[in-house]
Amino acid sequence: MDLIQIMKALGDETRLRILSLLSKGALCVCEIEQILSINQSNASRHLNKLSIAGLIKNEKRALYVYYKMNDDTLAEFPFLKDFIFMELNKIEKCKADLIALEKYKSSGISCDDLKDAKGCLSN
Amino acid sequence: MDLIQIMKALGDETRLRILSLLSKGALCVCEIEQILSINQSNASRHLNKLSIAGLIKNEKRALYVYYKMNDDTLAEFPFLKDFIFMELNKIEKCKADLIALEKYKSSGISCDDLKDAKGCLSN
DNA sequence: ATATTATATGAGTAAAAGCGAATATAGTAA
DNA sequence: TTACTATATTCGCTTTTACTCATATAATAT
Repeated sequence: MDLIQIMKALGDETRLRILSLLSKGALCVCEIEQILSINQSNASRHLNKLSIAGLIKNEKRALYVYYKMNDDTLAEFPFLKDFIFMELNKIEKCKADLIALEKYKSSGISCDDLKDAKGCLSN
Repeated sequence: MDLIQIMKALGDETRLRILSLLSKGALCVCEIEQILSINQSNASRHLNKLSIAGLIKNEKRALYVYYKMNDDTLAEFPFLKDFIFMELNKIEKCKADLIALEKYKSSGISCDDLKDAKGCLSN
């Protein structure tokens, strides 16, 4: 993996917010959209950049694509583990996102009914 | 220090090359220019971005401004130490730069005569 | 088969970042 | 003082990046 590309991928606030969420476990695109309040196309593009850099992987299940951290890359560059798991969640914006993530998880809402529950997570 | 700004500052190849040099010790602007073969205005701008992010500090001595790592920030974010001192110098471009740095150091040339020795370091 | 849905991608636009040349600034040296 | 030098900054330009809207794709469901 190209470290320069990795660092470029990490040089964007939205992508850092996505990684912060994924540090807590796999999520599908529609979940990331809702939790971060970004639009679908945007989410998809940022996820693609993170994938190209090798930071995340994805797996398609039915209609949904689940993204998660790429452990191989984390193993190759130990500082990334430290950064993503120890530092990222100290950033204020990421803290707020993680609260929204918890709210989503504890709500029992699944991907399938997310479209009907729009807005319930923002704030 | 704002971690998002730090990561943005790290998302640029030229700035990574500069940090790679500074990981070996303080250098003044004219030395960085010569070793990396970038122009003066460019060097100054990138150094400014790294400074604003808190990654480096500078000290003026006579006409020269010497830049060096900011140890406070490295202490605040330990992953940065690992990244800068362990990973950066594995990047091919940085390896080449570090060879040019060694060549410069062992040449005995100082800042004062750099302008007369232009080009001697490139390649 | 058709309809629906989640995701990816294309096209156009806007914003940001990087660069080179020229100029400004601040310090040194004579 | 004046001349010189290293660095910072401004300007105009180019390239890159991020964003939105619309469309395409692929899978599911009926």
